[in-house]
Amino acid sequence: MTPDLFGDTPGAFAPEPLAPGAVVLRGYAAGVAGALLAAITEVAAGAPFRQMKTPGGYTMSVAMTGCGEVCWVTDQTGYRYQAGDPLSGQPWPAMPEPFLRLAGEAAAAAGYRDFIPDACLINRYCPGSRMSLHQDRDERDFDQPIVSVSLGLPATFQFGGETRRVRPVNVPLSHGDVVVWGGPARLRYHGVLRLKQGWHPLTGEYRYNLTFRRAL
DNA sequence: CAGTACCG
DNA sequence: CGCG
Repeated sequence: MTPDLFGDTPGAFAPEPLAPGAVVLRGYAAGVAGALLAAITEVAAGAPFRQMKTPGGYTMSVAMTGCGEVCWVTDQTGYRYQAGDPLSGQPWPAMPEPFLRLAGEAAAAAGYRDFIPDACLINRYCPGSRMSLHQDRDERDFDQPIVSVSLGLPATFQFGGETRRVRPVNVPLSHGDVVVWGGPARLRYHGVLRLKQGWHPLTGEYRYNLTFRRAL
């Protein structure tokens, strides 16, 4: 069944179990992808995509920007949530309304009520970009879930365990898919395999990922 | 180790 | 040489 995103009635939607506390909502955001992509363009006009450096000194293959009260950043100093864009010193663009609504509804569909993200990290993948296995652990409250939205080119998401020793499960993700993890799955390692070349009618050669978090 | 390099 |  189709989710009634931004409508008046909460539509039924079948979450696909991934692990205890984690679900995939296939195609959940497809109907609002146009609005989400327009909002990404608007955010990027104020806070351009940039490739950040890890504490190890390497440049990430994924280009990032973000919006909300704070956004995740990395540099040679380390990882952190920051209220201002390091490039401009200005506050991050405000969280677009379609972002807030999608994140809240997807979290609810996954069983996490009253999710109000204060940070959205926007990742742009080009062919060859990847995100190695990591934990989201720079947030203050691990009771709040993570909501991850895929737009554009398909990719393979890896979902591992709480340690690196657990062999990750490969999850193919397409345009509009949403992954939500929290509770017992909140600190599980995850990543994205190297993006294959391709073309999507709405995003061209790119894949975008929106990651919603409650950071503060 | 939110990294690359290397190897099977 | 590409993939994992």
